[in-house]
Parts: sequence; structure tokens; C-alpha cells
Amino acid sequence: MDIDIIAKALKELGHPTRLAVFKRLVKAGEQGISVGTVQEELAIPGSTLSHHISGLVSAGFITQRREGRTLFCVVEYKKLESVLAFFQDECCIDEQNL
Amino acid sequence: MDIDIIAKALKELGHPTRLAVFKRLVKAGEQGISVGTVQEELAIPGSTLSHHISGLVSAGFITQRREGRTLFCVVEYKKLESVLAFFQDECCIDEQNL
DNA sequence: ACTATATTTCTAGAATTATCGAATTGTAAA
DNA sequence: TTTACAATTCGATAATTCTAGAAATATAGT
Repeated sequence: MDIDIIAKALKELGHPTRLAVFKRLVKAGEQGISVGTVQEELAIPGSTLSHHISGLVSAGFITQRREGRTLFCVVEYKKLESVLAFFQDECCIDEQNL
Repeated sequence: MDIDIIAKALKELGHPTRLAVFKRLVKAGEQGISVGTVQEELAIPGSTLSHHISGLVSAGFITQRREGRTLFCVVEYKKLESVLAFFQDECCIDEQNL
């Protein structure tokens, strides 16, 4: 509901690399995917990827689960839903605007 | 469909001032609202506002119509819809993910 | 303890973005 | 043709973000 929170969320998705990561996490589903796998698949240096992931975590789009030395990233659908709800509630995306 | 286009769109909405402008334009509906009115209501210096509006225009969220010396900004719902469609198509936001 | 793997943090430079006053442009009225 | 108004562009500065190598941390196996 808070516009600053929504803006922060949109900002974090608003970068090609981060959006690609997000999309990959969605594909991975609820069991998640390791940072290393994302790194391989998207061919991004680890430090750069880590930076982007921390942005997505800070916005609430990702939660993480450790298994041994591997960190799994899991998408938080609730966060995306809250963003979509903002557009429906605050930006009246419905019949009369089409 | 192009992820870079979507990222650009999200980035432009991902700033508190621009998101507030966008929200105000949605409220204004299809007849639009003048730059000056937005400036008054949101209390932003003209040059700063102009900068943000040009970002929203460049992303395709706003079209403009001149009436005398007044420029009206009109929201482009189609653009927002294309972003929402991306989440539905590419990010599978539907039953199995809830 | 030592080694290897997974990931993050540190660091620093380059690039981009944000802000806003001043100057400029476009349009209209006097 | 001068004046006024609406909005943008210019210019300069501050702040943030992006990128990625190097160093550090965390965990696990030997």
C-alpha cells in the first residue's frame, strides 16, 4: 500500500539482470534454485549476481534457504501479488480504463 | 515481450516521484492533466518534474497533447497492460503458484 | 588442521541518475 | 512587439548504482 515500498519493488525488478534472475526463480518454483546455478545459466560474475540478489531480497522478492554450502533462492509470490494489487487498487486497472 | 523493454518500464515506475505522477495521471483519466497541475499538486520543481515525465514518456507510459501553452499528460494503459501481461505470461502468476 | 566449494563482502572506478536554479523555447494575450 | 505564462533544456553538483576482481566468510569433506 505504501507507495515507497511499491516503488522500491518496481525499481528492483527494473533492471535487466535482476528481472532475468526473478524470471528464472519463478521457473524454478517453490523448491528454489541455487545461486551458483543462476550464475552459470545467466553467465554473470558471482559478485555482480550477489549484489543483484541482495537487491531482490531487500525488496522482499526472494527468500533464501541454506543447504550445506549451497544457498537456494525462492521467489516470494506474495510480494509480486502485492505489487499487482497496487495497480488494481490504486491505479484502477479495470473495465472503465480499457 | 522483450525483457529489456519490460525492465525499462519497471525502472521508470520504480521511483517514488514518478510512481506518484503515474498514479495521478491514472486518476486524471483519459482527458489527462496538465504538467503545471501535477507540479502544483505534488509540489515538485518544474525542471525536476519535467525530467521525470520525460522518463515516463520514454518508457511509453505517457502521451502528451498540447492545448495552447498547456501540455496535457495522458496515461497509456496499454503500456501498463503489457507489463502485467509479462508477469502473467513469463512469470506464470496463476493458480499453481498460489 | 588442511583443502575445496559456495557465496558474500570489500573496494574502487565507471556510468547513470537525481536535483534544481537559470536560461531558453513555444504559445498566446495585451 | 512586448509581456506573460507553460514547460523544457542546460549546466553543474551530489548521490546512487553497476560492475567485477580480490579478499573474506561459511560449510563440508579428508
